[in-house]
Amino acid sequence: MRKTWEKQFDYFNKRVTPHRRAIIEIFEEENRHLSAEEVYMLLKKKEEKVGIATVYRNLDLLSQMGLLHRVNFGDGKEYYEMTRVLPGEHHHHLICTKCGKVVDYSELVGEEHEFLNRLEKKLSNKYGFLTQSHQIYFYGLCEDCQLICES
Amino acid sequence: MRKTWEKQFDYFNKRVTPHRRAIIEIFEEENRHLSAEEVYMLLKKKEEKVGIATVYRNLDLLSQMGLLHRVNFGDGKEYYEMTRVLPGEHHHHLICTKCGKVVDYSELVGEEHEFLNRLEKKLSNKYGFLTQSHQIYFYGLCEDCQLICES
DNA sequence: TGTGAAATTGATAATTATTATCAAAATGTG
DNA sequence: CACATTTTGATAATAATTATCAATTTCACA
Repeated sequence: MRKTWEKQFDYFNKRVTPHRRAIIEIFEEENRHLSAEEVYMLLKKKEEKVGIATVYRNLDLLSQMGLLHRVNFGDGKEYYEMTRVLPGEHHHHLICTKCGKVVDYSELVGEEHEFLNRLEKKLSNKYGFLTQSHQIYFYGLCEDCQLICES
Repeated sequence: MRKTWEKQFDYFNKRVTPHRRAIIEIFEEENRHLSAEEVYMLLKKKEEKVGIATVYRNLDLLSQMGLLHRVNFGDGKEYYEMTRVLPGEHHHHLICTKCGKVVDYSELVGEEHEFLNRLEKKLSNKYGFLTQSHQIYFYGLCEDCQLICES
């Protein structure tokens, strides 16, 4: 019962350790973006005795291997989330500039892909840049903060 | 000869100081994203005696006032760049995942606006989120790093 | 199935970017 | 031009992340 992601470890000449398994499991279960500290806490809750340095090291490794995406919401921490290969599961982020809340969205996926493919082709032609992934961040006001501003 | 951005200071009840003037000048002259440390160095080069804390405070203030945009390329620092009101001057970033180089681009702007306006409307309907700005980051390999990978 | 070279880990020190503190200096309104 | 308020500088404090290195674990191969 080899997991589908294990071949990535072979490819990168990395070893499959219980900690690495557990970290991937956390992301599969939580299905949301997590900071290093949050991953560390969730591992502890699972009785997985692990050092914080190992968490940082492995989040970095998993990002380099393409299993995780690193995202940043401007609050001083880095966050990580599962890379989804299915186009329907790819998502982006709405960040409230007032309260800092982050909402995931995955709307307009077909249209988005079409648009981004065209854009990527142009970027490749003009800048010789080979695109592997992209992230879109929207900044604005969430529902709650709009109400507060009006009153 | 009041600068166009000075009315923003009135609106936010903030004072126009020589340091703040100088910081805005730096961004106008350099016309690229800069870290706090870089702004600090450039001010020093201009004989503008200023403390690093003041630089951080003012970069934050100018972002809140909408004169600067805060951007993040995943290297542990925050960067800032001029907010351009003309649609033709709006740009995004290509980040090389190998060498960390960042390339600005401002392609396909008309098409992009059309696409993003539609998207923003949908996000407003579904999540009640009011969009103020957006950023698109492309991750991949720059021209140089593609050559290195092949060899 | 056991062995050993190489990779991984844990504890913690070090580093780096950013924020807080607070007295002194500067701003601009009346 | 005086004064209430804001801004600044020097530096201490904080927070996230990375480096170090000896001990432990993994896995290819015998």
